Amino acid sequence: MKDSMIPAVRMAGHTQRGQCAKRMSILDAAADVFCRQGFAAASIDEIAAVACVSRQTIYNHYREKETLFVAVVEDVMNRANAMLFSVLSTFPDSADDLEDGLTAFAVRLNKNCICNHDGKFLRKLVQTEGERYPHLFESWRQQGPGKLTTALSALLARLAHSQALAIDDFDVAARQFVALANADLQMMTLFGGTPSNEELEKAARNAVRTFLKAYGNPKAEKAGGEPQLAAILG
Amino acid sequence: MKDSMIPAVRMAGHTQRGQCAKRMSILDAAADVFCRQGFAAASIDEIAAVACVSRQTIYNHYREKETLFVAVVEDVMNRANAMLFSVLSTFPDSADDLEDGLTAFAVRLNKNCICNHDGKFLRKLVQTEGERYPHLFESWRQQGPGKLTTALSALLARLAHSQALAIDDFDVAARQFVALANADLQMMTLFGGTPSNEELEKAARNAVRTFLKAYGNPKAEKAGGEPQLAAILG
DNA sequence: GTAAAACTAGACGCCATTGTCTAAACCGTC
DNA sequence: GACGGTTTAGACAATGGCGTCTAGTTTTAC
Repeated sequence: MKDSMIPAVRMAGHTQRGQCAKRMSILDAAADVFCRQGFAAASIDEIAAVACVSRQTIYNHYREKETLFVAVVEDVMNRANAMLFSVLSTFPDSADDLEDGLTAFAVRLNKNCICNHDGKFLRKLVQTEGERYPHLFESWRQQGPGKLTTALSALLARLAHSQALAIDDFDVAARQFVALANADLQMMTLFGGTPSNEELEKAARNAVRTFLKAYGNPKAEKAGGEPQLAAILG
Repeated sequence: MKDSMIPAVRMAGHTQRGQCAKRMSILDAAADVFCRQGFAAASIDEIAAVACVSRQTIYNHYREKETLFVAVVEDVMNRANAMLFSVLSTFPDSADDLEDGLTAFAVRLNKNCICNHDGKFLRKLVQTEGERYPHLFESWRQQGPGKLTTALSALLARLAHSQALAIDDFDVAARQFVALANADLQMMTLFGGTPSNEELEKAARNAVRTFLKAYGNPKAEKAGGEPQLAAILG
């Protein structure tokens, strides 16, 4: 009886959300409660209430609290990694409009990967529960933050190869780009705030201006970015 | 009887550690356990065991778990703020040896304020318990991270005034300096690691090089920093 | 040395939570 | 409409932590 409840949706190892409405509802509610309360203080009853589901249903889908927690983290990690991949694919690939292209990219990076709900959730969890579940977040570190810097490093190398940038160490430049993009926002996000669109825009512009002052190829930007752009458009 | 136990050490409102060995031991143990487990999962019994103190003694000094928690946070905050003030006072005040001076400052900032135990503890707590105790961490934000950027902004302005730097927005530059100084280390500290001295040194050097490429006054560094320095010393 | 203050160990009631169990209700399909 | 699978509400024991209390011991001050 009890066993027959589980495999109705065949989840062959890999955690895929969606297939069942109840499962999705539980995952969302659990993410919400775990995020606000942390693992220890979160109660199954509250999760059930938020999910509009009985407690028994949760135990039907997830053997115990820890199983649910792991499923939630993996779900959020998958979403966050997919989003990061998507944002990385919008990195500007030409030297034209470099400042605007990088600025728009920085906005997307902050808005959809770092300052968004999933990003804050994962950073919060890795700090609070990282010691208890080292293997759980290790995969996120490799495929999230780790992949971000290596991918960004390669993308910057491409720009440098086309003479748009003058970079000696691509890994360092990649980390600095991310750090600069967050410079104006990290305190706000640390304290729970969410930046507005104007704040995102201004932070990205400040970051990219400094980044280009440090790494912009002097040969390529003799006349400055904006006049060039105006000349091309006009 | 119970009341008579408390005022043996007259603590007139302000929380000052030290005066009693037991108090100190309790505060240290509680900081350790709260830091590892978080507020909810931390148990008074474990704190008592770590402090080598009976549970009742804790309740004699601190009315309840939350009182103890607040005392711990205030204690750590005071230490961290004092350390930050001390580090800020070592900011280089002359344009000589600017790269080395800024690098050494960045090393101290990371080592003693950001990557150290208290810094990680406070960032961790503000994320996990910030929503529950908004007023508690607000004072830290103002006197810690807030003061860091405003003070750094003023210090950079002083350098700019002496023609050593060319900065348009001092606040932005201050935040960017901190962000760059952390760029190579933030992932490690997020995942619980502690950087070695070599890593601290390298991270600071990378940060300051980029910062000076962006903000170094071209007039003052025509020949580059090191040759100038060598000429002066030689 | 004595008395007050501080500390210890342990027991206790209370409460919240976890995870199980059961009987009843629901829902889609044949 | 019958039936298998799923959900629900609630009861239940077990656990563990908080905060209190008491009785006895150690430390400190005079």
